[in-house]
Amino acid sequence: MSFAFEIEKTDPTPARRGRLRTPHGTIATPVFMPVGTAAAVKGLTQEALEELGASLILANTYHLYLRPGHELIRKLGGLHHFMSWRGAILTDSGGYQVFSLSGLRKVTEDGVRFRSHLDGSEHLLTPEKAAEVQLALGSDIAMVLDECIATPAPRELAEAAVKRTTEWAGRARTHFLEYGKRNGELAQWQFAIVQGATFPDLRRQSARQLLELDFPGYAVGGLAVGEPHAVTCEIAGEVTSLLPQDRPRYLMGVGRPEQIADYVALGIDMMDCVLPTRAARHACLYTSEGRVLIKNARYAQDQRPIDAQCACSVCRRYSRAYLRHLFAAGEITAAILATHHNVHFYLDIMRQIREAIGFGNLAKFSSAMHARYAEGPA
RNA sequence: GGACGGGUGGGUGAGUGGCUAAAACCAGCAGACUGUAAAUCUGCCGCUCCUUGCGGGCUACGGAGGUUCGAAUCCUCCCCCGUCCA
Repeated sequence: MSFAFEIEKTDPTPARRGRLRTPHGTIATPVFMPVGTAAAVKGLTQEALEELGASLILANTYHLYLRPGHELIRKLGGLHHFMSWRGAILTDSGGYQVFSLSGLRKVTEDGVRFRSHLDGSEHLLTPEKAAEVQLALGSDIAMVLDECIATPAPRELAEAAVKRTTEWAGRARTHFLEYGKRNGELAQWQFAIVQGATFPDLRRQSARQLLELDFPGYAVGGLAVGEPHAVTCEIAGEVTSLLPQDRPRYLMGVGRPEQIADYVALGIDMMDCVLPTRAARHACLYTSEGRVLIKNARYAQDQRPIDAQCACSVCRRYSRAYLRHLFAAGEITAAILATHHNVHFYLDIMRQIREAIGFGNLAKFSSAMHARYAEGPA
């Protein structure tokens, strides 16, 4: 078995430090996954990701199915080979696009009918299809197709999304296992996704139903989509308390730098978020002192590095003044350097969190981050 | 010397009698961004006053006069700039 999840150390909080073994390397958890939707982490080459120490990245079923097409990627040796990424890959199912492309899709019992955001063509993404696409891509971890809804949501809508997500998870699980076994040993893991909006009882119901299907890992979806951070924590904690200790838990799509330790303290092992990469492209840099909006005039003559505490190659070499200039000039290098720094910052937060687990320092780390980010930039 | 064309807010540049403090874009200033339709989007961008309101006052479309209830827009003269002819 090339997959395994082992817990190395626990904490006074529900936090755990562990290892996730995959055919593409062993991942130290808790782990942050940079988002590379279309088989590219915007602004970073695979060499840069290696330098940064990324062990697991996220790619997207919906986007790669539309372009360049999963069959093409299969033909070219799978996603790892196609994009020349030696580390592990988790593929999202397209469930988030049910939410983000709400104007371009229709959810039915069968699946989701999308109108392509690229050319307007129509596509039906079913739980089975999403599983097949991910098997073709050959990611290490595949996600089931789920129905992600915006919060706050009316209860009836949340109930329907839970029901649908459970049904789809069952279909996806069966199809994934049968389809996978046909090609010899299954070289991928598949995770289920708990839904239920901000209703604790629906979340519990969703978790229980999915646990019966016996997935190797479980995700908490549909959070950080509009509700306050305290609610996100409350719901995520509610769900993790029901999940098996020995399986990885993945909180999807989070979070801000100062929130990450909070999620870890709830027992979360995996997270992904576009924030470090997107904010970087938009000139928002994360530092140990808080956010730096590098386009601000105040940095025009600032010769200091982005973050004096940061060991990344950008902070060792370039000044705030130069970064600001690159953004003002619209140079593509601005996005590249900023992304490099932000991703380093996120991965470094996770390194510090892994260190803190077991020493009882997690809460201290978390409150320090909240304090710095409340105060604003240096 | 002559003939045309043109001078608009930091820039480019719409506007050819009232709905114009004056389009749009750029620059500038500030903000947002959480399983990426995002190198995107939003707000402000003449000065000033206050009871901050789809509020008041002032200044403004090269300059000076004029026509008109009303002018960036029409008329006269002047000053600049461009092209062409001598």
